[in-house]
Amino acid sequence: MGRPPANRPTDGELAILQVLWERGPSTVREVLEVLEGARPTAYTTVLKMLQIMADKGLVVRDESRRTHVYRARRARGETQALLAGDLVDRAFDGSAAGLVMRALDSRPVSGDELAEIRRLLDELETSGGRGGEG
Amino acid sequence: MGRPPANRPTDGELAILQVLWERGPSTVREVLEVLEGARPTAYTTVLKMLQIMADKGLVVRDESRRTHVYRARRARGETQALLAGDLVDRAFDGSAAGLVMRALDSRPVSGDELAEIRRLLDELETSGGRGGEG
DNA sequence: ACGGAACTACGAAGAAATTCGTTGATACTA
DNA sequence: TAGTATCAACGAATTTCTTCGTAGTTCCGT
Repeated sequence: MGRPPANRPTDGELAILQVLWERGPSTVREVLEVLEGARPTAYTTVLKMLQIMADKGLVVRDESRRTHVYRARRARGETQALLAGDLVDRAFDGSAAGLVMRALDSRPVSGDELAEIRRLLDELETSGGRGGEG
Repeated sequence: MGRPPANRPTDGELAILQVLWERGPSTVREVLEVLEGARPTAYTTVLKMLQIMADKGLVVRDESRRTHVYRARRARGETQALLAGDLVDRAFDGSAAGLVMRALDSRPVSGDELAEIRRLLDELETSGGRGGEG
């Protein structure tokens, strides 16, 4: 009767994944040290979260040495695409363009980045335009 | 010791907000009828959620008549911008362009929509380019 | 070998989210 | 007016998420 588990990482899990993507495979202590920069945290809190994340399959644990090493199972880009698509479904009625426009509206974007987005748009249009442009 | 409350609507809350944005101010039963289309739900579940959402300020309740009427307090676009910005911060290191590119990558976008995005990019570049394009 | 440091495992505790039954009040209908 | 339907309020039950203390094990230095 409780909450249905969302199939996307929670805020806390995402914060840990960010560390793993940034640093590469890391120990509990290494993750802890990064997280401490933002907020005081107990060692066992990070440990517990990583254990749960391993159960969920969000991270892979290497137990070959006493001090276990965790790594993100999915690449950063893959998870980002999952989160973006999830948000598109939940809040934008399935319209990726809607999310794009809100994102551009809600944060400043540098000229370089705008140019990069244009390049991606060009690619999408030349490489077979997957949408119904008729 | 539990979870720090995220300041964004939960999945369930967002589903209800979608109904309110779509239909305009609605009663519990009207929201229920829409939600039933997706999944069997008890009347009191929707009632309880709307009460909690009213406490949180996500919706406003009109009690002038016996059958209360709820409306979303924030416009759809405002909430969408909040969610997009939130995701940018949590998963894209603050880069809105990063989210934009993943969104474009993760869902098909029609040619019309691509054109619309281009127009928005044009606007952003002409109207002062808020980013550091130096 | 002994003592401390570091590590994992386990479980508890509390907050938030979700679901729904029950209750009591109000409105409608025959 | 009596009975039924509809509604809001309340609280209970359950799950997930988060946090951390305690216990037990392993490693290292002396």
